Formats: sequence, C-alpha cells, structure tokens
Amino acid sequence: MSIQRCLPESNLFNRDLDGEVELFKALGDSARIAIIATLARAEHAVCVCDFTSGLDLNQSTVSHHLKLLKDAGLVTSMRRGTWGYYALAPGARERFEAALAIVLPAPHGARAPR
Amino acid sequence: MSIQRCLPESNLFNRDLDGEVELFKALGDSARIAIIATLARAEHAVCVCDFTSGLDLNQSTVSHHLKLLKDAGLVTSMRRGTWGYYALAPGARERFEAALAIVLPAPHGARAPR
DNA sequence: GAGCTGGATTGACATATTTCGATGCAACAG
DNA sequence: CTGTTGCATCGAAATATGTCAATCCAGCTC
Repeated sequence: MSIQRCLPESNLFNRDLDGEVELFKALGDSARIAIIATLARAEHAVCVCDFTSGLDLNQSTVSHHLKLLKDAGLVTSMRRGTWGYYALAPGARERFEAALAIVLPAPHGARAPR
Repeated sequence: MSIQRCLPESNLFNRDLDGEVELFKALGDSARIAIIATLARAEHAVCVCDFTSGLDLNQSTVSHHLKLLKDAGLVTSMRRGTWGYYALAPGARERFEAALAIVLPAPHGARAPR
C-alpha cells in the first residue's frame, strides 16, 4: 500500500477568525505593543504627550497608532482641556485570552508530560 | 495651579518587545491563524496538501506562510516521501501565554470578580 | 531512464501599513 | 482678540506584506 494519499476531506479549521486576526494585528507593531504594555501597567490614564515624547516617532504617527488601537476597542480616550489621555479598555486582556483560547485551545486531555 | 503639565519623565514601558511583536504578527493574518488553529486541534501532523486545498490560496502562497510560521518557531515540519507535514511546535501555546503575560499582565491585586 | 507529483523557491506585482510634513482645530495664556 | 500649544486629520512617500505564475528539486511510478 505504501504511503497513503492525501486526505480527501480537509479538516481545516473553518470558523471565522477575522476578529481574532484584528486583535493580534493590533499587537503586531512595536509602537502599539509598547503603548498597550504601558497602559496595562498604568494606574491612571496616560497623557498622549508621554507617548509622543517617549516613543521615537512623529506626533502624527503616534496619534495614528492610538486611533488604530481605539478602533480595535483596546483603549479608551478622554480629553481634559488641551490634553488627551488614553487608558486600557476594560476587558482588553480578557479579549486576548479568549482569542488565544480559540486559536490555541489547551490540550483537552492530560496535562501529564508523558 | 489648574491642570498640571505633562509629566516630566515618561514612564513608558521600555523593555524590548520585538520577540512578542513577531509572535503576534504571526497570528495577524487570516491564512496563518487558520493554519495554527488547525494544527492546534490536529492529532497528528497535517499534510501540506490539506492546506493548499483547504485554504483559498495558491500553493506557493501557502508554502510561504508555512515558512513564516516555521521561522517564527511556531510549527515544525517533516517530510515523508513526497509529502510534507506540519505540526504545532511544542511550547507554541505557552509562548503566547508568556507574551501576553508580559504585555498585559494580570492586575496584580485581586482575582475575585467582586 | 523518462515522466509525474508534491512542495519549496524565485521574481514580479498589488495592496497594506508605517511614517512624516503640513494643516486644521479647540482650548488655554496673554 | 492674538498667539501658542496639544492633538487629530489629511495627503504623500517609503516600506512591508500578501499573492500569484514560473521554475526548480526531490522522490515516486512506470
């Protein structure tokens, strides 16, 4: 019989993963991941000026990344006078956990290494 | 005193996150996330032909994505005769968990929901 | 050997994404 | 009111990424 041919029906994972792709894409950039990591550790909302001075990027570029993160629902923004502040959106961490659980579910059976 | 000026020293998260960025970037594409989700659920290694027929993409494109995932250390490959097989690399899931824990650490205090 | 088949590689092209400079807009300071 | 400052938005340029067609390279079959 030798080597058997390719499986007739492909058991590819079919479900729609566009939402998860958008999530991971949001962290797939060094500026955005730094922003998120900063916000995740901040006690209060962080001023935009901290990002424009801290990141080695043009102010408009920083603003662009912040907008991207906001569109993804990962951060929230507020204005106080002239200054803008961003904070991690509630549930941001959980959304990543959930996405990871869908893409890479924990092995169902044993935890045992052998 | 009114509104206080921007903080003098920026408390930006400084550590190098390039490795984490590469990880998340790997899942930031619909083809690659489908491949990983499939491999994460497969009992055995999956034939390349399953991906080329299952995904709506050219064979060379599929091969390209597989190479990307392999370069990221997320999958392993083997050859049996003419056919190629890919499997999830051991520890792939854990690497994502670890990356997430660095970028979005769990709130240090309580775990209790209320 | 010759021909075929699965898959990797190469090269080109199309599209997305990142980035910056310039401009616009509100809020503050004088 | 005028000038300044922080941030958003717009438009363009540079770069990266996804995609395919063509080719190459084993290994299989005859």
